[in-house]
Amino acid sequence: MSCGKRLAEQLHERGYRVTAQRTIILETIAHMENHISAQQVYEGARERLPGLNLATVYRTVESLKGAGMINMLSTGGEPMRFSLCDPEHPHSHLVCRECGSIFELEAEEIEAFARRVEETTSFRIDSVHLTLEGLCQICKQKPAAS
Amino acid sequence: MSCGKRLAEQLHERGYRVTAQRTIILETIAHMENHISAQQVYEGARERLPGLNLATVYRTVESLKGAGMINMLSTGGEPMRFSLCDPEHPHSHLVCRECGSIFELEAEEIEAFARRVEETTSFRIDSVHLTLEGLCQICKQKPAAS
DNA sequence: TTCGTAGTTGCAAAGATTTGCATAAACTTA
DNA sequence: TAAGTTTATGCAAATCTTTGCAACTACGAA
Ligand SMILES: [Mn+2]
Ligand SMILES: [Mn+2]
Ligand SMILES: [Zn+2]
Ligand SMILES: [Zn+2]
Repeated sequence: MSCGKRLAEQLHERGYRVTAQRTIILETIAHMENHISAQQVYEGARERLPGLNLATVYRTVESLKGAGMINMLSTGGEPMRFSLCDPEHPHSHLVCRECGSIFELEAEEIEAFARRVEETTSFRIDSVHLTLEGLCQICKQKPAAS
Repeated sequence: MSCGKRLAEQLHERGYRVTAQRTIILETIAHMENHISAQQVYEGARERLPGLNLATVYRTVESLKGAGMINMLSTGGEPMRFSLCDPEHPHSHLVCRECGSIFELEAEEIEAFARRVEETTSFRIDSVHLTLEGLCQICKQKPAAS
């Protein structure tokens, strides 16, 4: 079965209607290597669906997030970006507040933490795709700017 | 020494210029019990500084964040909100994706995690004011919506 | 297959946040 | 205290994101 078809099926299984917009937006995000912005999703998807509207992209990524099929990444300042949620490679991100560089953090690093939070709070944590801010190895050696 | 004066002094110590806008915006945030939006900061601060511009509020909260004097809280959908960073009460937040309710998570819960991340990555994590999404105790019992 | 209904979309307008630029104010130095 | 230098502010415009509403479409029931 094709990649797009399998994704559409998952969408259906989770109770979401399968529309051309959702299918194509999902495939557009899936075929990108990195996290991409709404504008980039829009440009990519519009090639296959010319009438597509940017508002639909925003509403769709919201739905896809709800379906647990994509991750969102918001790095300070820059617009929100999206990526396919790959259960094979759960991870979070470290973003350097100085130079903007991004590092991945494997899921094991945060799993124990998430489980403990669930125990002590009876809150169910979403399969976490955290973004932690801070300073990378290089930037933390320089003096602070104002 | 007055609360506002002490805050202004801190700002100066950290290498930021002390302007009327920064001082009043900082006090406005400090005097609020909860996290408030840029619009609310603007309305509050403008009472004491009528010429204040909303763009200045945005630029100022960015600076105050850089100075480590305020926290930012972004709960899915709603606009960003701000609060005074109180070293006496470090915490993070759990936001329910269904009902929007917010719970606090004491700092001890995440300290060990942050330290471990710092060790394994040589990345310096900002004094963390994390926001974790998930389902609260009540909402996690109901079936999922689409 | 057809129909009815609830959920989606496009469009336009509103709301939220950022940015360029000229002016004004803060801090440094003399 | 009086420049001179650097940074912050106001304003307007740009960019990013959300929303109301009427038309459209997916999909379960008949
Ligand atoms: Mn990611
Ligand atoms: Mn808080
Ligand atoms: Zn860096
Ligand atoms: Zn809830």
